[in-house]
Formats: sequence, structure tokens, C-alpha cells
Amino acid sequence: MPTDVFSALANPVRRKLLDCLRDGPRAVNDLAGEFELSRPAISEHLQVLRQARLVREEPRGRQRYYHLEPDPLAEVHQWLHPFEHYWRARLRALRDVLDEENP
Amino acid sequence: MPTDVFSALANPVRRKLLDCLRDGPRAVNDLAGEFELSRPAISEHLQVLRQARLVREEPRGRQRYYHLEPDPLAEVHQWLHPFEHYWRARLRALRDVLDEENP
DNA sequence: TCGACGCGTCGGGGAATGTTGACGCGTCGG
DNA sequence: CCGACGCGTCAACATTCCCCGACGCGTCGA
Repeated sequence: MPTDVFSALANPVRRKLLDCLRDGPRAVNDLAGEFELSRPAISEHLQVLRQARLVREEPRGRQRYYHLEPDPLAEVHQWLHPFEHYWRARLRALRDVLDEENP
Repeated sequence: MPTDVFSALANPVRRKLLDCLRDGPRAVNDLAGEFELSRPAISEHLQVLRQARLVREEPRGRQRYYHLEPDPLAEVHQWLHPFEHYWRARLRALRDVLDEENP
């Protein structure tokens, strides 16, 4: 039942939802206002994020505030780490070439 | 036509393919041996990775060697960065609690 | 030259995903 | 107490994804 983090991040709407939640918890209708999508669509995207434990819900009266819960992102970072050295070397090489052409 | 990096990473087979290519280029049949999947399936996963510019192909006789091309992973790292500080703070807090209980 | 090999791609079937309108439930304000 | 509001969930449909067997093309070895 718990969705894996990588699949949760595969959708641009869900990534933007996480971005929106970085500045603090927000309610569903509020979040839906940021997209050209129906509220049910947003609600179901939030459910996917909840299954991936990337957000937590806090009922507040008749609205439901969603909080960012970024811990599972560490798994992505961990998977990414062995590759990091590799692409950094390539970017450094590119920078060196640019430096050489524009001293 | 170019697939975005996040979607390419959403599939565990494709992530494992990238892991396999970390130690150097490999041919398709060789890679397929690591999975319980038909060769066409692997071939199509490699096509997705190619569209995301995460691998490059080098024909060598009748085989085709695939090379890791990790640059686009920087985009993932970049997206992840604003969240990093957040989850690090939480992990630090967890460590502090553990330190306190086991001095 | 000819069969075997390595590979990409196509067609098809089954599963999963994305989106919406409709409905129902709990909550707030009057 | 009752209508309006915020929300989750369901049925339904379209789209996309995942996988395989089959086919075709280029390449190598005999």
C-alpha cells in the first residue's frame, strides 16, 4: 500500500505540491488554487504523497491542513549520492574549459 | 519526446540499470542477465533512459554498449536541495534524542 | 555465403494512472 | 436546526505504462 518515493515524485503536480508546502501547512482548496485542476484531482495526488509519507494531514475544523514531511526524500538523496561525484567531475571539466576560453 | 528525469527514475528496473552502468559500459544481453525480464523489456527501459539523456549508446560490432550519462541527475539534486536542510534538521534532532538516552 | 547472434521495434493485452462530476459526511455560521 | 462549505471517495472513462512474442536488420564466424 505505501507508494515508493520515486514514483510519488514522478508527477510534476505532486512535486509542485511539495514545493508549495515548503513554506508551511496549507488546506486543500488553497492548494488546488495553484493548479488548473479539479479539487478531487489534487485530493488524490495528496493521497499518493501521504502513502509515500511525504505529507501529513491535520484536521482543523472543516478543512484539512497538509504538512510537509520531507524525511523520505533522504532516500532519494542517498540513491543519488554515488552518482554525484561523477556529474560534479563533468561540470568541473566544463567550467575549466570555459575558464580557459575566458581567462 | 524527451522524457523527464523524474519519470525515468520512477521505475526500479531503470534505477537498477543505472546502478549497473556505474562501473562502466555494458551490452544489452549482459544487462538483461541481471533481471528476470525479457530482453525487449530491458531494451525499452534503456530507450526511456536514453530519452532522458541518462545513458548513451555506443555500437560495438553486433552489440550495443550503454554508457552512464549522469548529468541530468543534477536536476534531481537541484530540486531536492531546498528540502535537504529540512530533513537534516529532523535527523539531527533524532540523533540528539538518541545521544541523550545513551550517553 | 549462410546460419547464428545481438539488438531495436512493433502489435497487443493487461495493469496502473490521471481526471472529472456526483455523492456523502462532518463542521461551521446564522 | 439548516443551509453552505470543505473535504474524501466512488464510478467511469481516457491515457499511459509495462511486458512479452514475433519480426526484421545488421554483424560475426565457419
